[in-house]
Amino acid sequence: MTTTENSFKDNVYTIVARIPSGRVMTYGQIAALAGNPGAARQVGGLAHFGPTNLPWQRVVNKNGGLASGYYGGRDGQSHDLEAEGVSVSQYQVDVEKLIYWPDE
DNA sequence: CGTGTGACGCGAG
DNA sequence: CCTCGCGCCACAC
Repeated sequence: MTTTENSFKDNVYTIVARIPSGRVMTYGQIAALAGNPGAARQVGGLAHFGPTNLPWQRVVNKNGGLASGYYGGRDGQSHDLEAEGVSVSQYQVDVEKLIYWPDE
């Protein structure tokens, strides 16, 4: 479908853009959904050079912690998340509750 | 194909 | 809090 199977990065951008508000995903999950479990590193790398119009603020690390190079820093990211209804504590979110899976 | 890069993940100190 | 090292993978040059 439209699948327009693009490169791994294109999949990542698509997945990130599909993350619903009030939810978060880990780099590892995005990488796995993109078709490469373990390429979490690349996910971050693409993010920095990718479109800033995507909800990267919903992208967190496995620990539920915010990323580092986000626009405005972790402060802006945490603020953005809270603005969506996500409770952020010490730059961390309730990964167990806010984590999002496309098949859930 | 080699090398560098990176918003990861984990461990160790 | 920090650095350091290893592994992992995709991408740009």
